[in-house]
Amino acid sequence: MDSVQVKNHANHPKGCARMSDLLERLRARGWRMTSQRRVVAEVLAGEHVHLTADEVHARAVARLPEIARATVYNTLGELVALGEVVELSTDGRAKRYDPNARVPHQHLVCSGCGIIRDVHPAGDPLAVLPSAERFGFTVSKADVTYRGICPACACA
Amino acid sequence: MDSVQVKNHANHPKGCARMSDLLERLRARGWRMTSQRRVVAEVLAGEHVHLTADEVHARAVARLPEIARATVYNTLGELVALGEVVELSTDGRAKRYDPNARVPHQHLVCSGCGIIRDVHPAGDPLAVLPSAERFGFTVSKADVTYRGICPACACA
DNA sequence: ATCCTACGATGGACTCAGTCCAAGTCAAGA
DNA sequence: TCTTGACTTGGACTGAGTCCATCGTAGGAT
Repeated sequence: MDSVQVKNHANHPKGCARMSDLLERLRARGWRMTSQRRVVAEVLAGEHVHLTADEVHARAVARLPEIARATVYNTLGELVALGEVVELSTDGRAKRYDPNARVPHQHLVCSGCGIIRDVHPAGDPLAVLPSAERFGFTVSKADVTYRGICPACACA
Repeated sequence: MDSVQVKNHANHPKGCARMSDLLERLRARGWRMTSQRRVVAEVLAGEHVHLTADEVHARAVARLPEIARATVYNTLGELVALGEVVELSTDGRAKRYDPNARVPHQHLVCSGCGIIRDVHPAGDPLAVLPSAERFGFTVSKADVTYRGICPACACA
């Protein structure tokens, strides 16, 4: 049923539909639906960019002025635990939150400006790790960060 | 009081040789050789584990009690800039420093205890990113973090 | 519709990792 | 040996995130 997709750069006319899907899933999992949680979820689902917790807080404050920073952190943590959002730390600074958790993908980061793009490598990155290189670990996933220079930074 | 260090596992009987190679290379690049820098380089080269800056500082203090934390940070930063050491942030907490920078490799991290192993996947991880997925970036490298459970944590 | 109460929100203090800076020190070239 | 600027020091500072006592409220029970 996923007719909804996703190649979108900026605009996703189905944003609202996916949003209520998200709230739906959260409610189904026993989430108490508060205005704070709704706002955080909306902020994340509303823009397909990779925001830091403070950026999420700033956007949330614009809609719900009294929301606390701690609440944003709590809610982001819960969304990550539920698998609805992926946490990235591509630069050793603030973590970023990726709302596109349902489609497996990797990230391409510009070493100049830090912009992050979602990318889809060919094949399963796990497959190229020989079992001799697994040291008895049960390996469950591979996070890949491609690094380079984006077109805008290349000109400058 | 620190006669013997670390019994690191087997691998590098050439520890000393490689150490002086390192100091050699650094001197050749115009490094002023201070006792602090020597100690930091020795700490890193002495154990093939992935230490945090504070762990490096603790080990450095054991040999040179008055060394400052800022000096350790400065020196680690310079070693990274010179390409002698690789900086990792696998967990969004403290960065770790990998002295094994001359051999390209990736990392396997235990989600239980956080232990990190160097691993060598087959092939070049860059090769699997189609140019259609590069968005005009000049992509220069791929950092892969494999995640799983180590044998010790699997038992527990 | 109202009550209850456990779950969630608040905000301020706190921790942890890392950076900055003015002043002092010292490696190494002349 | 002298000089000098690169390096070190320690303490203050910042940024990101966590903790916690207290207050508020969503949503089931009545």
